[in-house]
Amino acid sequence: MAEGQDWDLYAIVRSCTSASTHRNGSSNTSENLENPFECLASLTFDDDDDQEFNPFSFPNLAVQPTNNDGLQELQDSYKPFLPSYTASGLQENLSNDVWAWRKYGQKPIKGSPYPRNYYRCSSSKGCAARKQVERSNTDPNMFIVSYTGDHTHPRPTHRNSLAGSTRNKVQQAVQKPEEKESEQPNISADKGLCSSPLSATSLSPRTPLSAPIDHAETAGNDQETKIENLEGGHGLMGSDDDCDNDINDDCDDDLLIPNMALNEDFIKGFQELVGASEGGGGGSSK
DNA sequence: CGAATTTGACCAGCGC
DNA sequence: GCGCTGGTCAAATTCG
Repeated sequence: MAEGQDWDLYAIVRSCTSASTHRNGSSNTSENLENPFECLASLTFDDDDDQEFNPFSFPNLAVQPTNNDGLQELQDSYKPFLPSYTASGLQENLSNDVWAWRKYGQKPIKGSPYPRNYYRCSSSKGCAARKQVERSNTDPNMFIVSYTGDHTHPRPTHRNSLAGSTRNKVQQAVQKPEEKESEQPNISADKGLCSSPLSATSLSPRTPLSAPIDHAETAGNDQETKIENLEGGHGLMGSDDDCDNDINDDCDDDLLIPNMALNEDFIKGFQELVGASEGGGGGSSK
């Protein structure tokens, strides 16, 4: 059901959180968001409506969970990867993908209920950089992102316009919620909304957040895998081919400013969307 | 019209 | 050798 939508929303959330977290490392704008979710502060969704899917009812890791033991457990396990828990400055790693990723395939993976999405860098033709994004089957809120290959072009100074050019799924979702919502992790927050490259994928490939959890460096050299924790978006990121090398340099340059733009208009739109989904008889239909 | 996404088909690697 | 699975291709579709 709300799988796809869920995905999109998460991406958006992450986007926000990453933006905030990022700021920790770099002191840019003045309106810092101490709380990763502050960017959603204007939202008035009830966290309590747990039963039903509420795109904005994601657990706020910054707040102590109240009753869900299972969730508590999960959060505990996440702690080590959360900025506030990382003593070694992992937060500096909050990277973002300034690269523009273009989806070129999606495959259901055996053993996982979630499909794996394949992206390639579209920032430059001939770029061998690739990215695989898949949802963790053990924890739907976690995304495993694998990078393969190197970029054969300079790293964009800011999110590539293309990066955000992925189609605005929100609109689609609103217009035809009955369509593809299930597995397309497309992020709606993209372009119009966040203008951040998060998009498509789900997790969107351009997603900045990713917790270097198990550091699953899958393939030695040019391939690395990261896990993104949507739940708090504390994605500690960093997973650009470059980032990994100059975590403290380039990554810090990647400001998620665009994310800030989504606040009002975007959120309004979202509220409508959510309202439609909930009010519209569980709109999330399908 | 250009660019991105979707999705079925094709191909290669691997295990039996 | 065969079947399974994962990765990529490419035509069709969609959207700005």
